[in-house]
Amino acid sequence: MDTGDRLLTPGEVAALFRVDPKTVTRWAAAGRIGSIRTPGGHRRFRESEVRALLEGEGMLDEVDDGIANRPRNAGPAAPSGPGPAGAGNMGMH
Amino acid sequence: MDTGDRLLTPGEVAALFRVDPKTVTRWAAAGRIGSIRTPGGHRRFRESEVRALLEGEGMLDEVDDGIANRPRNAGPAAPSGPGPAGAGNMGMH
DNA sequence: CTACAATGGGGTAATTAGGGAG
DNA sequence: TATGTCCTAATTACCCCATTGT
Repeated sequence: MDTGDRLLTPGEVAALFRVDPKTVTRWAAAGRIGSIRTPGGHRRFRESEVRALLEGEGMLDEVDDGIANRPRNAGPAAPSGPGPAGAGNMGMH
Repeated sequence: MDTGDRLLTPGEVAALFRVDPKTVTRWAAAGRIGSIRTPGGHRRFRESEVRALLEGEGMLDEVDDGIANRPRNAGPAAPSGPGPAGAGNMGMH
């Protein structure tokens, strides 16, 4: 089966997710989605990958008794440790 | 077959139902409404599904006359079997 | 080469997610 | 039980303009 040779533009992906084209660019910059760059620097995305993301079928680890890890942070770099971010915060109002 | 690919943001759905966006998030967390997550973690809802819920086509057994003799339990009390899940989705976490 | 739409990059507001308490 | 509100962090949306693509 085709691996999805069809490439989509940021605007197409943005329309599929109902987000801004800039947001799609951020996903690529964060490594959350594969991106192919044109000689000019613009990005192209694989239709198959986008579709998998849309349905969340990227990883089927749905088990009631098993704790599936959150689809958070799929790249090599951790955005920011949710741990010591705000030591002793939380709704203390 | 266009199932209404248009996706709505939590704020839009909340405005349609006249509730807080937080409430819509709870519905999605409870699996009462299908939700698509963006790579960033935000949720998007299908316009068609929201419309069906607004019409009350999700569950039609409210035409009962005995409201007084009906306990506060409507439908399958067991959260394990949401039968009429039209645009079936998967409850993630 | 010029014209127009879209994209990329940076920066700042608005929205959203998640938890806790009423 | 279900819904609305408060707080913090993360994500997203809209502003600018230079460059790319057709």
